[in-house]
Amino acid sequence: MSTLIQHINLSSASISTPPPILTTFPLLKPTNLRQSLFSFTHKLILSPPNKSLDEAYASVLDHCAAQKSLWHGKQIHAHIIKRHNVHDFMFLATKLVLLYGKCGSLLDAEELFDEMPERSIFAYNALLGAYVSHGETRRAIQFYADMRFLDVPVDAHTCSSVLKACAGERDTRCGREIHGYMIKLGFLCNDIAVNSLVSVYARCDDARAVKLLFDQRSGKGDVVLWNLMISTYGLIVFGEMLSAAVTPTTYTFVAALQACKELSSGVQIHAVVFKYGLCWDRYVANALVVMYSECSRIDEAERVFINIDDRDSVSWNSMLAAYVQNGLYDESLDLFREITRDGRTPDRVSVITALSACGRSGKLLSGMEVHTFALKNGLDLDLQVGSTITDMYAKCSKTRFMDSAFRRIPQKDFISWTTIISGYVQNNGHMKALDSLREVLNEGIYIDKMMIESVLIACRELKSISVAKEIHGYIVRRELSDIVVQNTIVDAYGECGEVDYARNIFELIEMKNVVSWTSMVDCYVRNGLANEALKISHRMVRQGVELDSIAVLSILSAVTSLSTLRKGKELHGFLVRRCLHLEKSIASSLVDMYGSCGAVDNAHKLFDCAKSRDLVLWTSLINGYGMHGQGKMAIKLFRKMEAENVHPDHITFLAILYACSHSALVDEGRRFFNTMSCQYGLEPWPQHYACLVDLLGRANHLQEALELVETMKMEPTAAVWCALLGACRIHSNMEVGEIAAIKLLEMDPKNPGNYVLISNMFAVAERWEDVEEVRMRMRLKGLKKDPGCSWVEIGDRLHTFITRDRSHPRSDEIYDKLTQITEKLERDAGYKAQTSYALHNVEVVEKVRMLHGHSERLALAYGLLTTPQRTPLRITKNLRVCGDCHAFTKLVSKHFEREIVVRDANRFHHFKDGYCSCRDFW
DNA sequence: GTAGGGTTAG
Repeated sequence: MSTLIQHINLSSASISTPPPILTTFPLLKPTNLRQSLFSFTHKLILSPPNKSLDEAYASVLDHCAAQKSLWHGKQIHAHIIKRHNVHDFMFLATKLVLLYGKCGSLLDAEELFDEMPERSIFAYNALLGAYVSHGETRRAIQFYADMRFLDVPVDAHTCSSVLKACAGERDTRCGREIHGYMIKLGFLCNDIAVNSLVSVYARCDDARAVKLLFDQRSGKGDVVLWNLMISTYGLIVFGEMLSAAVTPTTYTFVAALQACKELSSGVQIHAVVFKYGLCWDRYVANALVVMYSECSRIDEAERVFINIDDRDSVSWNSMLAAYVQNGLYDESLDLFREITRDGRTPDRVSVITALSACGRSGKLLSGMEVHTFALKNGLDLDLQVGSTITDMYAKCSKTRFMDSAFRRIPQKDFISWTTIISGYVQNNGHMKALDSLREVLNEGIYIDKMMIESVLIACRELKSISVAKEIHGYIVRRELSDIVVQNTIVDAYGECGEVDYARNIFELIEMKNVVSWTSMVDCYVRNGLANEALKISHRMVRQGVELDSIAVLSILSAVTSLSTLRKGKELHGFLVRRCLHLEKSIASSLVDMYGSCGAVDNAHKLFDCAKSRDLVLWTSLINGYGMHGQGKMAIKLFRKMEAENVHPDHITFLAILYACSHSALVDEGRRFFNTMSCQYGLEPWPQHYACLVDLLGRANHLQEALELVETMKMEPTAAVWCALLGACRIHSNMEVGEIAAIKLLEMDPKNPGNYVLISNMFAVAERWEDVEEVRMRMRLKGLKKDPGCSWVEIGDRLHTFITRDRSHPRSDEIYDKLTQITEKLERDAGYKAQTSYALHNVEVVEKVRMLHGHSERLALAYGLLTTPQRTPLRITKNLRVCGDCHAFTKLVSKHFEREIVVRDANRFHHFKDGYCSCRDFW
């Protein structure tokens, strides 16, 4: 032993008390460091010094490098320096550079490299490799550039190292440059260098270049090259590889499993894994867990996971993620706790995954538990952990915790900002979301599609057309558009009332999906263009778009607002075939649709079939009966609902108050209005006041109605004054009417309907000067009266008529028919046009001509012209039906023996045998 | 005589 000590002064003490890293590597493998030092001493004793000593140094340095033992490496380094063996120094120095690189001590490696009097290409490659393996990719690329500048004879090893750096940086420019250089120097016959090149192209998604290099391969090709091909082109290549009799490795299976899209191929790959005896490989097993999880086979994923003997953090985290992806949040949290019991500490990925489970399932307490764990382990300052904590609190609606979690993130990136912005949007903080966007823009932070999406939703909710346009401009300038963003823009413009903008964007979407179509249908429905909505939904069906339940709901609301029973029934049939009609929201929408299409009996049948009746369903049916003037039935249902312990909300009370109003049930209406606050603690909204005012007013309790308005707890809205004004018009009460008119024009001066209502009030009283003044004001403001418009469904088509319409192809026949009808009614029923309803100061003949041209009459005439006798007719009008037309239709129902259902802007009128269900109260 | 390429979790 003394020889050894003399030679290298490596005290036995320093070998017997190695740094802690060695104690964790007990004498398991023959190649461990102690063993090699032991054989080193033997060599020193047995062989003569000089050359063989250098070999021994080299061997020890190899072992130090393999064990990554910087401490021992430095000891050996000190000895080499002592020996001053300049002759062999370059060779050993290269080994030392390599060792320092492996041990992560780049400074030592660089210092030694700089001290070397001469440097071989090995030395250059050693330092280059050190840069690459420590993620110093930019430095590596720069170092390579320096080498080229100094005319260092670069070899294939140099190329593969620097190409690895290029792949990390996704630097195709540099990659292509090296590619050219490799062609020039004939390195393309070196498999390893070629593979490095392929991996650059694969990382940069240049599949064509990958294919080109693969086709230029020699022989059946290197297995690594095949693996790269699998990750680029997927499973087809995997099959080809097996046919080409290339032996797969663990890398092959990981790539194949990653490329696997469906269970059947996954199972086949699993079988091949068994065949090659690689099922015990941890990498393969981990990839299997992920594959089974993605194919929703959580049982198989668990089975693979349980059989992994040497689970690493990736195994645990893959299983954790498998539970979360498959919605098994409790299981994932249990597993998170189990990690600790396994003697491990959950790492940042475990924490992120567990937090996302808590967020998705809204488990605030578990979320706080994981948050605490992150705090204790110093993980909370990690960027991604911080963002996930923020997101978890956002999803649990704890906005204050969300705010403070966000503030704690030291260096926020665009993802953390996206998280907080979408957090605000999820929790109705739309203004705060827009404020945050301003901060992002000021700080010059990168903006991605996800962030844009949240911001667009904020615009939509705030109905801020100016911000929406600004964001849209930004998206176009930055080319941030994708299908999701485009759909959201359509939605935002639709909600802001910009139908033309929405349509333009919609038409520009190249690959429209069901969401794009639904957004456009929604846009039309929201903006009162239900006809357009139906047209576009037909286009959607013709193009073979698969409808989902949300699309169906949108189309249903178009059908509902148009009252086309036929379309409604078609949709209903479609839903039954898809078993979608039982879904709660769809069931209520169907009840609503039948009610609004004049088939309240069908609505009731559906209601009876419903398995469970929630408040929305009850409200839909009550509303249906209300619209049809069956107030008593609506009240009966309301009582039944109360008896079944379903508690009404504001909307239910609106429905029941409207029902009372349409059936002139004054006492009942008053009573419901009181119960609402007294019994159910619901403060009435302005809409409830408007409803009661309408009821009282039309029943000629105008004074009571006015008092109600004056005692309202909030400022009366335009709708309230409008209801009062309508009643004043019916009862020709000019004093109250004028008060209401002034208020109404103050509050809502841009609505043409208000001017028409006021002018009609004066017309009934024949105050033509006032009529003229109101119409003049309207013209000065550039407002136009909405034209009257009615439509009737004949066969599978809607026929639309506006006032004095002549555009219908059978227009002449329609007017002839109308004249015939009128003559018959004048002759047989003594019908005489009530010219007071023609609210213009013109001659009587002209007034009769005007009444003749009302849209509902044209629709009625067309219906009688084109349908067989006794066929019921369903007509819908955008405004309220005119009084003379109402009388006319009653007579038609008797003298032409037709049931006629008219839905106007307010309610339904069922005409039969000369009577109307509204009992002339509307 | 020294070294270099391709895998897993969010």
